[in-house]
Amino acid sequence: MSLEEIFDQYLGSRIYKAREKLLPDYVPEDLPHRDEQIKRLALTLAPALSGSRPSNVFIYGLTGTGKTAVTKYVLRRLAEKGGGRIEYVYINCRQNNTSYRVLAELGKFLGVKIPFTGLALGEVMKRITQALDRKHRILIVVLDEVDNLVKRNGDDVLYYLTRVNEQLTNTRVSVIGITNDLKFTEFLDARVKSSLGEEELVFPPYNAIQLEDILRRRAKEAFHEGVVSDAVIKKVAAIAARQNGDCRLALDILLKAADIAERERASEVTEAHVDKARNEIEKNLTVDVIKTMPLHVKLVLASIYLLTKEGGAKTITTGLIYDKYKELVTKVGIEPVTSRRITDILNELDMAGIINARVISLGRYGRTKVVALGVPLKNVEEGLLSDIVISAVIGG
DNA sequence: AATCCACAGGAAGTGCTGGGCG
DNA sequence: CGCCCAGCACTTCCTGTGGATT
Repeated sequence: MSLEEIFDQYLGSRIYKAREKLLPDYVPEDLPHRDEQIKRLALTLAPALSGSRPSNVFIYGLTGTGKTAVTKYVLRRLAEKGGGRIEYVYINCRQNNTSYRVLAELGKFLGVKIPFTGLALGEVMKRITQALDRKHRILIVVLDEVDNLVKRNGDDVLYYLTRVNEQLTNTRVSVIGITNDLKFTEFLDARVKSSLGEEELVFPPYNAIQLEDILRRRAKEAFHEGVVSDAVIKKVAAIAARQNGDCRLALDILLKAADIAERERASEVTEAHVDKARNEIEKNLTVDVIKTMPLHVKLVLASIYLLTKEGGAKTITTGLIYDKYKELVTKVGIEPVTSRRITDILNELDMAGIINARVISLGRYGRTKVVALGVPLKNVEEGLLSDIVISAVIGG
């Protein structure tokens, strides 16, 4: 296929009318089945319009339940109404996963020059405080996926943001914390918990019927007529409904399926395309995660991979993994890390969803972790083989 | 009922990187 | 220049523990 042909195919797409409407950062004109949440968030934030500081808000909900979309949607409208007196910053704490980086993002928004390393945290806070007070306004700081930040770095940034108002005369700061960890507040200092939890908002998962409705609306905007059948919509919705009603996933699958259909020059998206899309998404997710892991983590994963492949019915435990790992390390010709570190690495892999690990007691025979791969062996293999060092030791 | 294995996992610290500041 | 800062990957040293076996 020549470049010309590839581009022409997209120009005259038989599938898409507007592909961008399926992309994750697209916020639609209306958000169905989230009326209650929109209303409550709007009510909470509305005092900003009369110049008083709105309550801090805590938003809970699993991934893909519309937390981010609703928040952006409401804030955008609020800022428009506010005519420059109300502003908001959106900071994702997964991408900016340290206290320093979050503050640096905030600084960037305020136009303060903050180097990406080197300064003491207290110094950064001081500069931000000064910059905040330069203007007369209400600033709403949105911290998305804030649990990522707090679990790794503690709640010093939250503590700072909820108390900075005491030092300000012109600006008022409100915080909206978004999290998909429902037990998240356990990690918080009591003072932060009470001031941040002034208002709480829960986003329930979408059910299959709601997902279908959302998909239908979105499909109407994104696709030509007759390209996506109702059966396909139903299938995608059912898959996503099983995954905690994750709407982001639903849209992602639909997009991928349509891309595949386009690539195959099909005239419609079929259920087979959906299956392929689901596999591809799953695979890409794990392969990408594995590719970016540090060497020793990869080696530990490679050990688990080998044990799974050759080990038969035996259960895989920490001790077994450590032995295999040391074997691999010798082949590569580097020094092994301690078993203490292996414990942490196994937890990291568990958190990433690559493996399933749980502690069990074998009575007399000790207490250990039983580990199994949480994703298809094939996907792990593909991820590992992309590393030259690893592929050398597991290849033959 | 007591024992004791094979680890789990907390606390504190090290050495390195990549940057401040005065 | 010397000293300070945060973050990461890792070590050292350590205490804790579920439950099959004695």
